[in-house]
Amino acid sequence: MPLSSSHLTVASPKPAASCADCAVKPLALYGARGIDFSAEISKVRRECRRVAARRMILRAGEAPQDVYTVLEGWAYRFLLLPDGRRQILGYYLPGNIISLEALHMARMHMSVQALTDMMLCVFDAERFKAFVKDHPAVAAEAERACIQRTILTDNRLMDLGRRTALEKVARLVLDTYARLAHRGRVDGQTFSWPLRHEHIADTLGLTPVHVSRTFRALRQQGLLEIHGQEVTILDAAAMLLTAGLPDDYLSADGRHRHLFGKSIEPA
Amino acid sequence: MPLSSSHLTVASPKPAASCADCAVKPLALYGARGIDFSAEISKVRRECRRVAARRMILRAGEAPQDVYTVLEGWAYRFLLLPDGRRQILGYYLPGNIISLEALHMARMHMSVQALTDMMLCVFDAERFKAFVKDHPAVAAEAERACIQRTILTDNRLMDLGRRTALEKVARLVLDTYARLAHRGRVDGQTFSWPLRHEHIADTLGLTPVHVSRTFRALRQQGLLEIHGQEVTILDAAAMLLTAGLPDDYLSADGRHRHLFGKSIEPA
DNA sequence: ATAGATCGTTGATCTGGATCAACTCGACGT
DNA sequence: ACGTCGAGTTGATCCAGATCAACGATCTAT
Repeated sequence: MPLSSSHLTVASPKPAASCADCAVKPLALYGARGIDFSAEISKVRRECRRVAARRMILRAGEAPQDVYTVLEGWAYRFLLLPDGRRQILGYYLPGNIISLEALHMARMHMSVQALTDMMLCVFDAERFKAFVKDHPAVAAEAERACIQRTILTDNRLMDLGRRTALEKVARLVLDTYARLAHRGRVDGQTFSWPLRHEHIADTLGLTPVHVSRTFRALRQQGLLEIHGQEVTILDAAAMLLTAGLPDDYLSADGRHRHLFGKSIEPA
Repeated sequence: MPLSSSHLTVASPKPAASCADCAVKPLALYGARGIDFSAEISKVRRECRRVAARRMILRAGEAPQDVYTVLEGWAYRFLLLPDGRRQILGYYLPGNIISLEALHMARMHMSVQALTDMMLCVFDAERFKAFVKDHPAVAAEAERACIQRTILTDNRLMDLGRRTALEKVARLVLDTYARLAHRGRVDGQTFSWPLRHEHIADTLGLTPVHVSRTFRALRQQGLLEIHGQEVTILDAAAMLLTAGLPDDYLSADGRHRHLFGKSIEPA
């Protein structure tokens, strides 16, 4: 079976006719947690844009013109040093908002690039800002999204500063699994994995060579399996142990409960 | 001269009678960027609390009861692993707000500890949340604060993932200098430095031993000088070069311009 | 003053992960 | 069918920073 026909990989989604039917609405700022401003946001929406893998979406230093919601595909945000060193800061999955910082910052401090082919819902930054300003519930969701991202980044700091290569890689795999599972995008223990070793290395402060060796260790111990662009977790318990994560991390809301607190309701 | 009498170290500030006279008001959420809700926030304020160095201010997993504004002294936020590994995520200086996440999260994902003796302005978390909810301009400031912290954390990720020990230490010194200078708390090139090597190590993913060696290198090359709890930058140009920072980083708003974009006005 | 603690320093040695280099395997285009 | 190019793998070697250990300096408590 060719990879492109797998339901785990990026297909060619038909954009919803209106935001009310949007597949990622429950994950977005304007449709999460019981609120629903899909009618209003429909008017702010500019277009539905297809972006090819490897295309730059935002460049550090530029003033962002647009705000995006990811409908399909993966992107990543990163910083670059003059000598070419790169640090990947995080990944955007369907439902995530790109360029939240446009709400307050005149210029981007980081760059964003498409990892896979993507489908983006595009909003005009100015009109999106006005929309958020007029809807305090949405503004609150934006701040919540910012704080949640902070929590993810704080955990990544712990990864980079104080964890071994094996722990880091195991955590990245499990964290990705949990994020995809939350979106209904895993098939049993198997899920899409479009990251090349270079991305993983630049995310975790390693080299591609060492990422290769680390995956070999996980494979040889029977913890996981990689075929093409898909990963299968063979021994979840051992993976969790290796990653130093709690037993319930992969359960329905285990990751959310673990990272963001016991309650997923507003504090 | 005993250290405790230096104007760079923590003295015994007299709390302002009202928030309108508060020394850090221009840095706080309710008094920044032209807005001034000092009259309203006065009613939310609970007390002015003295906290001794090393005291825990917030513990990971707990539900925060208070929100704080730092009036005086340093604190730091960190994550702990069961085996004792620690990652310091960042530092709070006068004017910074502690426990922003209380606005949206039921429980803290990190711990906060006083580094020096401190003076904190204490607000009841519930009443502070209500205050923010009633004042959209303050809510916008809160989100701005969250995004700015994200930018700092993103840069720290680059430090941990892709920079050498020498670069990391030089950057931490210069960044601290710039933050203190912004608060008028530097004396020429000299400023207060209450961090022990263990803190620096846990911030930058190093060991105390290697921090010691790295400072020796900076000292031997004549870039800086350390006496007791104070650091003096002797060769700012060489420090900036070592840190890979732009020439204007230490000028009035250079750091702010560099990190947060060309304009410090709302985007 | 004295005895512990706590921290920083320095040297010796070790190691996790980097670097360098060769090779394999597909995917693609022609 | 064939060459090419990008990506992963593997082995050999190297090195930045960790670890281990000894020693001093400062501070505190008694």
